[in-house]
Amino acid sequence: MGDEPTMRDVARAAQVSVSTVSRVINGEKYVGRATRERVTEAVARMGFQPNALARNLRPGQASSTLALVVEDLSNPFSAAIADGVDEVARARDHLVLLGSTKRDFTRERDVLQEMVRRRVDGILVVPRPENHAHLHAEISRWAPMVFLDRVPRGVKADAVVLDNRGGARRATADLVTRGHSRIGYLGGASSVTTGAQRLAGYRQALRDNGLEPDPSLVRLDNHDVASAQEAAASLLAGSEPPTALFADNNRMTLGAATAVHRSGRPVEITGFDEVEMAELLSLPLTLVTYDAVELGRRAAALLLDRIAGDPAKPRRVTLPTSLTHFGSHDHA
Amino acid sequence: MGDEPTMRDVARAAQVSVSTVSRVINGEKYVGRATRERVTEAVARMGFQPNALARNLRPGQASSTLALVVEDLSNPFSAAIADGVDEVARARDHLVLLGSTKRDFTRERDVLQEMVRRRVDGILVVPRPENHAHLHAEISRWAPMVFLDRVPRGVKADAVVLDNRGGARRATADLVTRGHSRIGYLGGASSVTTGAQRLAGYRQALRDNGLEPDPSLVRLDNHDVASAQEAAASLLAGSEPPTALFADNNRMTLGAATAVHRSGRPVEITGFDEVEMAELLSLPLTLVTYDAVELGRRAAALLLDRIAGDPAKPRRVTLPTSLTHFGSHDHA
DNA sequence: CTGTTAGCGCTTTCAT
DNA sequence: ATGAAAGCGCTAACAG
Repeated sequence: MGDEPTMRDVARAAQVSVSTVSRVINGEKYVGRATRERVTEAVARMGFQPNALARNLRPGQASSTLALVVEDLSNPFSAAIADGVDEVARARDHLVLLGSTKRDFTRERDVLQEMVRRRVDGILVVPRPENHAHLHAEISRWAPMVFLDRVPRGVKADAVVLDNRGGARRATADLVTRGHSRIGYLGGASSVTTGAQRLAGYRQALRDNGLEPDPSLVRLDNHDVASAQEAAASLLAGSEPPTALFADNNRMTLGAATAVHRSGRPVEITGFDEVEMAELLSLPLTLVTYDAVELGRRAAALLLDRIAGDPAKPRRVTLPTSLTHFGSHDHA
Repeated sequence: MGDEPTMRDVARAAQVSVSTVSRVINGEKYVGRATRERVTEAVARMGFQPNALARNLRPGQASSTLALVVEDLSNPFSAAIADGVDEVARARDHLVLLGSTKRDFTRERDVLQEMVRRRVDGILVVPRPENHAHLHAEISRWAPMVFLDRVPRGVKADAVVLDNRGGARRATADLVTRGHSRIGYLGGASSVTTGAQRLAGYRQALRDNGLEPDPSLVRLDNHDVASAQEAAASLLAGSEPPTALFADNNRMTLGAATAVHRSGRPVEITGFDEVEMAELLSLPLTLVTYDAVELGRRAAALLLDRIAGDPAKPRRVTLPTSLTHFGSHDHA
């Protein structure tokens, strides 16, 4: 490194002006057959690669880059989103610049700022719950934004979210239908809107079926598998234990499964989120699943439309969930 | 969008020259207290964000961006790598530009080229097996590269890989120790070097223990779970069926588990790669695991050192694997 | 068809 | 301590 050819070098080598090289590179018409060949040859021989940064310097020029800001790639949910985003970005000739927030609001701020400085064409973000409308206004001045999975309160902007409430409602109703009337609820961070929506769906389903939600069956703010397991165990150890458990998310499901497995009791579990190899698990499980890849795809498509100039007013897309049974259930 | 302030605008507003604004932005010394304040105020008021592309135009200036080229983010292995890369990139103030090859060599070429055009500071790539040394030479002229997981044959470059051979050898030996002498082998694409190394380890372990590898027990080129399952089933249906199965990778393990489960026979399975919730599976399983996140971390660290100018000769880092037992094993 | 001429937004001497 | 001016690599009128 240190001797990379520029367009000038190519021009010199091919005995033409830089404009001509530029024309050839960009496949413009009106370039003489012979000249074009001479340039093409020089480009190939010298291994010239045009500097995209210089090109993008010109105002109005797109950088063909989308920013994707997620919590953490170690999370399968984020990874699936990234996969979907990458898929449509690639199909439309864009690359994805990744940024992770590690659940830190300050970092989200910094990452978004860094994205803007690099002049990405648009920004996809799974926002932190505590987000300020102020920040979004600042950022979206520089590039269109689309929110994924969550929408900061009070912010009107494009967003693609899941039908959390509907999914939880349907899953809970399913449990009731199968004869359960005491259904425990294991939830993650109660401050997160998605969790609140799922809890609301659970409650609604109970009421729909004439059951009064029992607060003592609800355990919130379990942040990892271990605490979820503890919470589940304590629920099962109660005097009037639940006969089924609804788990807020992936980690809650895992904790619940372990606790139920150890208890040796036939407690049914229904959980939100995908679980790998669920069909091979030793206990029956019902899952509220959704297509996280599609979440990424739709959001990216929406963003690209905005970038292309779509003037429609902020759009909110809600993706459906579906209910799947794994293992043997007693169809009483 | 359309009215973003430039440094000139800020300069005008603060009644100073652009050079002064530049100095303030970059926190240089020798700027008058009052002047600095005036500029800072203008920057904040106007919401100015410096254009990183313009800054990077100057030769020798780093873009603080690392390219990461993987097969596909839907693959947990790739996602883990990306997570590790992101972690150390962030710690050293870099962002990650993502590119996926979707197992297509042409796409890999294109993506790498696109990365170079954007003048990334360095490139991390999980190369396609059929890679040409030629391409790598071309690319690495523009930016240092580090290979992950696989090393293109005949290319001497930095790489971080797994101890595939050692891991398979140890796992197979473990099976032998537990009394198995007929061990089936389920492999993915035989053209991939990692697979070849694992197969070599399996064979070596057998020989180490005085057993002659039986070719009829080896089934290669199973590209998905379904074909792995079929292959496993056919192995189990043989006249002298194996009492244990060694699975090349994640998908092979899954296929093997399903086949064994259905056969109802007590065939032990040992597989390469992580499997989520393995501890909850209904059958015993032994896994050769490794830290894919660490793979990403190490590779990124190595690359950043190169970028910083580390002149050492190409380095090859091999990460260890470990053997873990899940479920109940008969410790005969 | 092809070359000349201005910049794009910012950094960096070089003066003052 | 601050400004003027040149230039990074490329594109885009505008001439010929």
